[in-house]
Amino acid sequence: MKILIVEDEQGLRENMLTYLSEDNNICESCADLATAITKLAGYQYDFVLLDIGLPDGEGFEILHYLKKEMRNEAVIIISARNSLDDRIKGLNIGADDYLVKPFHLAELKARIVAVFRRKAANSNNNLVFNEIVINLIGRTVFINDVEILLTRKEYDMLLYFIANKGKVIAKTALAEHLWGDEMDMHDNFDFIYSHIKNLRKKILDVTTNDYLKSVYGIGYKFTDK
Amino acid sequence: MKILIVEDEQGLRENMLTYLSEDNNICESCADLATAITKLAGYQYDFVLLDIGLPDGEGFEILHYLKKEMRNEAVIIISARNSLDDRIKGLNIGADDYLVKPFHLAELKARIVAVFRRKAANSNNNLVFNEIVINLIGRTVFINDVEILLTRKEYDMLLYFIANKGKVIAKTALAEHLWGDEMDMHDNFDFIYSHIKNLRKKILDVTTNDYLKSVYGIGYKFTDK
DNA sequence: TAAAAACTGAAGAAAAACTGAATTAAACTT
DNA sequence: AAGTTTAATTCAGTTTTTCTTCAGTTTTTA
Repeated sequence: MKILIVEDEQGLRENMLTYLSEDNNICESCADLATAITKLAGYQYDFVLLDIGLPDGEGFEILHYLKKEMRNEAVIIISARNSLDDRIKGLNIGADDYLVKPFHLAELKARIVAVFRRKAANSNNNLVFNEIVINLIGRTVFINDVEILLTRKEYDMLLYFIANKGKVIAKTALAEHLWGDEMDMHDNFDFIYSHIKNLRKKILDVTTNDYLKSVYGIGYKFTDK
Repeated sequence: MKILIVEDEQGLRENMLTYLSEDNNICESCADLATAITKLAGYQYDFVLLDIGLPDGEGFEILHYLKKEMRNEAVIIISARNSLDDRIKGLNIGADDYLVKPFHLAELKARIVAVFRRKAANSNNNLVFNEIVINLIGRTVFINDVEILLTRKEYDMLLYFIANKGKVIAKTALAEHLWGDEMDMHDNFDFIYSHIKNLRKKILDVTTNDYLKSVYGIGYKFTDK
């Protein structure tokens, strides 16, 4: 995991860095708000360990920043203050846990694991439609418990269809989704036809359900009705 | 710490006892299986240093005993150089590390500290995936009871794959994990290909299982399916 | 039933992945 | 510190996989 440690006490900071790095985490650290924001702006971390009392401001600002940017780093607040107010404030702004100094590094580690588990458990990794199960993490597709192997375009297509199940998807919209808007295809949908054909074949190899319907003149509709 | 030394070579046993006692450890020692079991039944230790070849049986029996009783003593196996199988077997049964004779007492001490740290952090010292056993402290990898020697990058890669088994790992993510974010590789994945090739070869030299799958256009997936 | 749209299989083009060997860099030795 | 060994990276050529194009066919609808 990629962890950012924001802590101004040098000794503690270095201890955390060393200790967590031993666990195959990639750790970075800094001692103030400004550097932390710079680092966060430049990179996506998994975890932020955040001291509240920093030389150039309160760690809460980082929580606000992360919230505003809709980032999903997990945050554990580390604070010398055990005041209930701080705790509530931090958790309200979006921290995942709160640790009061002094603490054992082993406990920090345990908290990190716990928070990470919780995060992972709460995010739904499967997209299900009838007998079709798409595992987003494994990037696998199972139909009737049989895995079907899809190319990138086919996979993206299926995902898009299932995310919009029951809706009519215009070929232009599909093209835009798969290739971005830089693709000019003036009247030529041959490549869509081609990928649709291949996707259909792979689906029909393992089910009799004809999910992928054509809508003449417009596009496609993914439905079981 | 309370340490039990199980070793039948008198000289080595006494050396360990003396050396480790200097560090404020409370040490006891014995030379055979039966005495060891008696001692363990009567007292809770922190550490067991375990020779495998004992006059009245194999040290493995102690590992089984500890496992059955759900004890949580940390165990470091001390084995003779030629018994490679013993080492792997030990790690599988639940030893936390192993040490090959002859060794420096300083190294033994270092291993004890390392094992203890990780135990305190409530983490397992071995990562096991099917016939693959990784000992995180010794940084060693065994597949089908054969040790495979990996370079740093290969080891880090394998660890990352196994920690994320079943998930698709994007090449970009892999690069970030191995080199941090300071690495800019705009379109050039040559070094990844290179390391992947070498890692694959080493794995396939000792197993027929093709664990490391390519996911065209994205990256890799480590899986046994 | 004619025109437009959609489909198909196959082939060519392009992209991505792989490989062995050469080069460069890093890590040990003495 | 120089030399040796080992590992990491780069490179150029090859193979594999996917994407796109094309020409001919079928389906749809007006």
